[in-house]
Amino acid sequence: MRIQDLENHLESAKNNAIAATGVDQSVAVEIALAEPPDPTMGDRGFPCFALARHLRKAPPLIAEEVAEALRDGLSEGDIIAEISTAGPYVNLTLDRGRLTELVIGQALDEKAEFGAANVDGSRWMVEFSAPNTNKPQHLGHVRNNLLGDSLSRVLDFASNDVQRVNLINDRGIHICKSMLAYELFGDGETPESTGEKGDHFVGRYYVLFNQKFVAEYEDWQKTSEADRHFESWLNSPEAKPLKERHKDDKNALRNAFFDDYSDTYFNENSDLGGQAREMLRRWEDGDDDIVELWKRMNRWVLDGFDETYKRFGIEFDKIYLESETYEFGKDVVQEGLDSGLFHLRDDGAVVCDLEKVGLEGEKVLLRSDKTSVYMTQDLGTAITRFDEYEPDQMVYVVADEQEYHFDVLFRILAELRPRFEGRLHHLSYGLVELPEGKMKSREGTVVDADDLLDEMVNLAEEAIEERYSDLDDDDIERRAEIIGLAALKYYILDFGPRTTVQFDPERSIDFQGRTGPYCLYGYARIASIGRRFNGWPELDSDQQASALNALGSEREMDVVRTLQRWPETVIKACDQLNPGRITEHLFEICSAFSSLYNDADHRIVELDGPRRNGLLLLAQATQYAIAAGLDLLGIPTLEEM
RNA sequence: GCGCCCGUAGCUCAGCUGGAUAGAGCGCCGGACUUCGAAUCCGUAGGUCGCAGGUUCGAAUCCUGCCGGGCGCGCCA
Repeated sequence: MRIQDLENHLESAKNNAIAATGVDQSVAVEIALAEPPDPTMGDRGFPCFALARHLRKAPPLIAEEVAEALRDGLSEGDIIAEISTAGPYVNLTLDRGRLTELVIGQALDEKAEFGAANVDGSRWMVEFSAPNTNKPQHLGHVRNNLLGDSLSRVLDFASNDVQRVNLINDRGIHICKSMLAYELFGDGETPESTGEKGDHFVGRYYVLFNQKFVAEYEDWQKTSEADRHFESWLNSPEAKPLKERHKDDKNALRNAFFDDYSDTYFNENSDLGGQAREMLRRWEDGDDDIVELWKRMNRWVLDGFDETYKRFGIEFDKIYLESETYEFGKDVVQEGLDSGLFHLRDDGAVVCDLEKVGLEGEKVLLRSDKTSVYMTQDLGTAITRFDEYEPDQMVYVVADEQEYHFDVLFRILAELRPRFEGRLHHLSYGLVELPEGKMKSREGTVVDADDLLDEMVNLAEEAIEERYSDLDDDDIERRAEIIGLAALKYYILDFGPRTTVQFDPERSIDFQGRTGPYCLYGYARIASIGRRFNGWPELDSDQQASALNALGSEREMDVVRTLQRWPETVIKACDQLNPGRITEHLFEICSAFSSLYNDADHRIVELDGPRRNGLLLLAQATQYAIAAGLDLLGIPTLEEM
């Protein structure tokens, strides 16, 4: 019997007992078996309120009746040892020895695979990360990367076939900005010559472009040409709302106008903007020099990304480059045009009337000059991916500001390819904010991914040196890297995806309490127990049974029950696409064992015989579960902290 | 204006297919290291679950309205 079989057994025992009172099975299955508030009340329980309507009796009376039917249904030696009622609730208590044998036996059997589902899985594709190649990755990407990576691990653990894909945005006007700045001001320097990491090197030029552009824009605002634009806007109806708000304060209006006009200036008046757009045109025409420069700079960035991904322990099965996929969608748009789902607008743009997909308004799918937009590309890549891989489920890990985009995308895809319906998911997550508010590149408050990890590792290093003074530098460095990474990953993943993360580097990142290092510590301390007793006991099945049957204290059962729930948690994390379920349960496992470990009555050194062996096996099983949980978060284990 | 999300302890967050006394970490206060690793453990205090209605035997959870915050509604991505 496995844990899942036990849960099924309890479920059908409940359903049969309820059915025995004459109520329909469909009512019975609606009543969930939950855990009573206090474990002394039982292992599982359920309320009988819902039966009152059918039986026209008071719930406590029904509970008695159901409990009786439950008792009658038990076979000789059933793992359900006791059935009790508490008012309208029926509670089941399991035989401690048999439960322990079952749960711990399974953990020892499955080792670091403990909790993995072994059903025939489906095919999943998870797209995450999706960085631009004009600047290094920041805290926002970190959350995306960690969510995508952990989710992929969880899905894989639940025996699905998972393809992790990245879609790198390596083309477009923003890429040309850093290219142009490099061409104008780079003076031939390279990441090698300056000793910078490639993505940071290129990012510096992206920032430089924006600085130069802002300076140019500010100069231009002083010209008479700018005045003319401002005056003509001021006299247009568009200015009316702002005029009212600013009470005709001309300075305020001027600032408001030029704040808003920035994009138009870039496209219509700016010298730098013109050069960047010219560069994009030449890139699209395949101009040798531009393509060469683009390749060089992209290589620098991608090499930098590789380093970052590697340090974070993140890998992809397939990397799509937008430069190769951005025109994919054009045929799809033509197909939709032919089928009448889309239509040609007067100005030459191809649009989809969103009322056809249950929304309002319309969406441009191909510009009037027949170039593609974001939506065009996403239509194309989605269909390409299904044709190539035919995933049963496709998840896009993308920030919540794009919810509408994906809503539209999925609806259009469902029209174009009805078989996709219900298979597309947007794992939408909230932004990461600093205590002082949003990260703003203009104000230099963007938290860089590499810097952040460095900082975490440094803090870990200090913590290690404080505690273990006689370690050599290599050891400190090795441990600090893992501990720092664990702190960061656990911290970020412990938020539910939709929550806006408050990231306080000063206070929030802690190595104590519910944290990655706490879980690592739990693992390492068990490893230490293993060393103390020269390895885990090697017992035949009779000896193992008697060792496990020697357990049964409340503290021991706390650990057993926490492990019992672990496989279900994995399924839940899967269903909800939420690694936070894993961080939560992992902490519960570590915490339950830590309590036992610190308890005077559970000191293994002071015990002997089957009870000592039982505790050692419990420790060993717990260690497997912790290892499994940490791995699902992408955190490697340490035998010593 | 319309749409989506959020509002739970001093702080940061879980819980939201309705079910038993609303949880955790941090912080506060008080305890436990000659004894398996104290990055640990034990205990105390701390909540009108934004507000007001409604549905229900039962609401933090579902519905409606309001208040407060975030995001979206581009031939940007």
